[in-house]
Amino acid sequence: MSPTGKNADPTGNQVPAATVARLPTYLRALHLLIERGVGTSSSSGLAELSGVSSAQLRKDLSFLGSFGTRGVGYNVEALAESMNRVLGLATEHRVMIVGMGNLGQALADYRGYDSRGFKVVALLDNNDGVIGKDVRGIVVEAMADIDAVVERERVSFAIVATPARSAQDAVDAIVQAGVRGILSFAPISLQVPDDVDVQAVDVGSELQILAFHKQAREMGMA
Amino acid sequence: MSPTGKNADPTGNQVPAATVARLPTYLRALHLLIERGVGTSSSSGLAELSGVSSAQLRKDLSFLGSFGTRGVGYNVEALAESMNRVLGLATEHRVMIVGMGNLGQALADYRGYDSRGFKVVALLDNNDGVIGKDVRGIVVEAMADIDAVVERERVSFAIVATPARSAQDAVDAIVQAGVRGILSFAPISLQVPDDVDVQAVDVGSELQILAFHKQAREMGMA
DNA sequence: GCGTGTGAAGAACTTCACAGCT
DNA sequence: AGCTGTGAAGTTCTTCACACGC
Repeated sequence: MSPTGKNADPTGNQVPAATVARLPTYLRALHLLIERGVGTSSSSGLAELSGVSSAQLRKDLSFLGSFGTRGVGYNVEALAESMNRVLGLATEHRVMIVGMGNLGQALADYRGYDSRGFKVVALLDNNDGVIGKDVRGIVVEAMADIDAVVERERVSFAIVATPARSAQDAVDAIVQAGVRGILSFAPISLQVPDDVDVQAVDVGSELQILAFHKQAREMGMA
Repeated sequence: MSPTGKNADPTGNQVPAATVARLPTYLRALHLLIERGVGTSSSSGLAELSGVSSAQLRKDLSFLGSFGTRGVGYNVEALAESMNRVLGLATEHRVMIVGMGNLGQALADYRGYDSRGFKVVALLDNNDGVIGKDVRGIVVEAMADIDAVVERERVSFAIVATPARSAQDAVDAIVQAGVRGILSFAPISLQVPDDVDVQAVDVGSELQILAFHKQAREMGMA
């Protein structure tokens, strides 16, 4: 999960991968509380909003530091800010989307990047029918120019939204261009060097997991 | 992860959640091998394609039954078929997409459902500007009609692609209509009854995990 | 008194290593 | 001889339960 096998937090300690995966959820819950004007929350309140146990939440936070006040709870804003720092969101991260089909365009249109620390700075495709097109103020460029684009825009992360058959080639080019974090929506297992970090999302796989659970439910009843 | 906390396989045993999450990956690898005309594969060959260790793959398969031949390996087609059965993909599952914004339309356009056992049979939205529109041969219907749609189309699963603010309402309606498996793309934690199964995908959260790893990498080097 | 922070216990998952079948 | 299937060992993750500080 981690490229190095080590997840160092700002104090140099190790953070379990399972904990890292939950941090964004906690941050979402905190933003919700801020919106609602809640100033303080207990671990159980925050945990319920996040869908985990209060013990789990406290243990997770303990890997990052000590943020609460005994007998009181957590200062919502202060915790959100600490968590931002831990997640490395203090500075904006620059994202490139590769593959401008339906999904790529939908991802380019997504409104949620800014509020969560990301900015889409480049769009790439290898299809002449799309290259040059303007999508939400960004002109789609050619895959062939990827090295120049990554350098010019100082891209940190790439989102892969190509068809399955071209995804591995796209990833090879992305890695070659120096990007070390990839979010892939392509329904294949990608091969990357050890120092590159891949998060994969596959709609078909998620549905198949639902199908398994449904079947388990139905058999459990028989 | 599982609604009941128990994952019964066809023989009545328990399958760990972590194993269930990997089964779709194995199935993808098997389809790749079938395409390539490979008839037999060892656990290590299949594992490499799937990005896991051979011991992991053998252990995972052992929860489902005994599919290989010692000294030889696995018959690719037979294993794919067994896995289809285990995952409950023998019959086609009927899917409804709720929320026809950019993402919903991109998901409706996605070509990968059929080959993986799913069929999109209904599209819903609560915006008059979209209701009645034809998307790939399916007319978008009103959220208000959800109960009738679920019954008429015998919907098994719902994909939620609404904005965050309306996602919980959409999920409540989906559950009320009798659907027990939900794949959500909304960036919020959803509250559902215990017997409803939710798989959640959040682009922002995935990017934040990448950001954490990047930060850990950079601090680890200092 | 109250809720956090945390060692310790327990559960789940992964890896090891080899017996057993072909 | 070779590769699967699997108990056992090892690791990671979760839950428990209580000491600690407000």
